[in-house]
Amino acid sequence: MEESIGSMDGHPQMVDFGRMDASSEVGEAVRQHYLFVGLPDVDFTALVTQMSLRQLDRGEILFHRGDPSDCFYFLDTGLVELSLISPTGEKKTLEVVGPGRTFGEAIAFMQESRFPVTAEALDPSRLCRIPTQPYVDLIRANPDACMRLLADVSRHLHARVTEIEHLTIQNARSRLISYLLDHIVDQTGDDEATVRLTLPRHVIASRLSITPETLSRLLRTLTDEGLISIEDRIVFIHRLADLRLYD
Amino acid sequence: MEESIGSMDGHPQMVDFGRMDASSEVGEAVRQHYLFVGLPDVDFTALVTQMSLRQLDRGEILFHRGDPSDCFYFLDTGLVELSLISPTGEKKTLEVVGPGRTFGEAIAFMQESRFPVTAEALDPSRLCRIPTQPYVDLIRANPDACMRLLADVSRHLHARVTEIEHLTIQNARSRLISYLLDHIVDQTGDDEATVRLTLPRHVIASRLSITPETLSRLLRTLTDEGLISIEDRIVFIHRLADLRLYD
DNA sequence: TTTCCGCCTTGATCCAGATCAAGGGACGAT
DNA sequence: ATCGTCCCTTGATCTGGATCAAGGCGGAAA
Repeated sequence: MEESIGSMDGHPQMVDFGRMDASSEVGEAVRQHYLFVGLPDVDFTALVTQMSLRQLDRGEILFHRGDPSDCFYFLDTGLVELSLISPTGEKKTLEVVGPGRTFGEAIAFMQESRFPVTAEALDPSRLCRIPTQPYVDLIRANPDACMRLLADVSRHLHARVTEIEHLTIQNARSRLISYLLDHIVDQTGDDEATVRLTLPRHVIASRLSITPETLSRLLRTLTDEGLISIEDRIVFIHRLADLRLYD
Repeated sequence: MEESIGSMDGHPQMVDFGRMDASSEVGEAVRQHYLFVGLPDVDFTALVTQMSLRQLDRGEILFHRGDPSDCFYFLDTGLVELSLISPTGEKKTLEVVGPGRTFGEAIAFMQESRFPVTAEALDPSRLCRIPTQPYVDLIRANPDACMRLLADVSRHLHARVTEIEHLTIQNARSRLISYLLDHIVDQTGDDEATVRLTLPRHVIASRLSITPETLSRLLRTLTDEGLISIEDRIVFIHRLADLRLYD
């Protein structure tokens, strides 16, 4: 929960590199995103003039839960954590967003909307800030884009329902197993697979709503049972079928 | 988890009263709903011909989690519970829907969509079944309606995020207090209020992700502390400010 | 009336996961 | 090298809420 040392002035360490350019590298990347891919060139070009670039250091907060939201973000490079933070400081990670994804768009369409989560950079990150209103004005005239946005928000909703299911009718062990199965990078052979733990352990723990200690113990248990083995950040699943029995 | 005795034939006890009428009582009620109020008369009238009425007995299941979803529902009278049910039979109530509300619309806009929850009638209920595709075709041509729908789904999403917050960074006592505060019907005086527990205790418990035993004990604790008193289904809050301290 | 059953309460016990406490190892700064 | 300082693991203990078990009560059926 620390602040990076240095610039503590007012609205803090965020560097705003000002206006964007549709032909810039980031502009191209945003253009590919499914929330924009359906827009006519003229509209997109006009929209880009409203966007701005932001650079975040590791540990910097982009916005807090409850802040008024008049924009959403496209993450170009880096890693951003979306979390809930209690008055007493405990944190629950809802999601970790990687490059090429947007966040904050799903709740921008309510009157008087506020961010329901806090966004913090886990790594140095480059983002593109997209003001909601101009975007809304465009999609209002673009039924296809509107439908895609609708599907996008529905997908978010569905993910949250699944999360609630995991929290209420699964236990910590099952949640970890689901997490591992969801992050398989390599299905080597019938009953084996590889998972890369790209996030720090404590972030994974928060994502699973457990403590780092419990995560550590659960991984150890699975290892002792011969279901997996671990080398640094790589998990080898040895008995995929057995593991799935608990999902 | 019982089935009502009687008609166990195929797709079960649901009675389909066939096509609807825009000038019927139910038709008028649907018309008022914010998902339809913006539609031109012609469109709505055309849409109504695609709707159908359903009657559910208490305990009947309207759809299960995982069923393909090509429609959503408007509840005219009765009470419908939306829940998650684990393989081992435990149930987590997500929401209880009352008359005048729709459900199932929020996830209908994904390709190959399935209901993420199970819907069961807690009371005898009359519903209107609205096929998704015709509705989507209409709102595609109606930006205002589309925006309202977007706001609706966003609201659902926001509610689920709040639910996750309650599950992860609040404890059972706080969740109960939040529930009570959310259901105040009468703010009598400065520091007093009344809550009507319209749902059976075990449904409230499931809504709060606790067991009925725990709910009972928590209510007793709050009573012993002089914060509330209970008469049957009415809860009198005596020290509203104190109660809020735990929210 | 009695009997039954669904719904709730209360008590006793249990357990998954949190909390508290104590290292260990990797890595960067001096 | 020698510090810190993260980040992770392991052990010991605690606890919120679940589970198991036993009534109580009110309403509907007989």
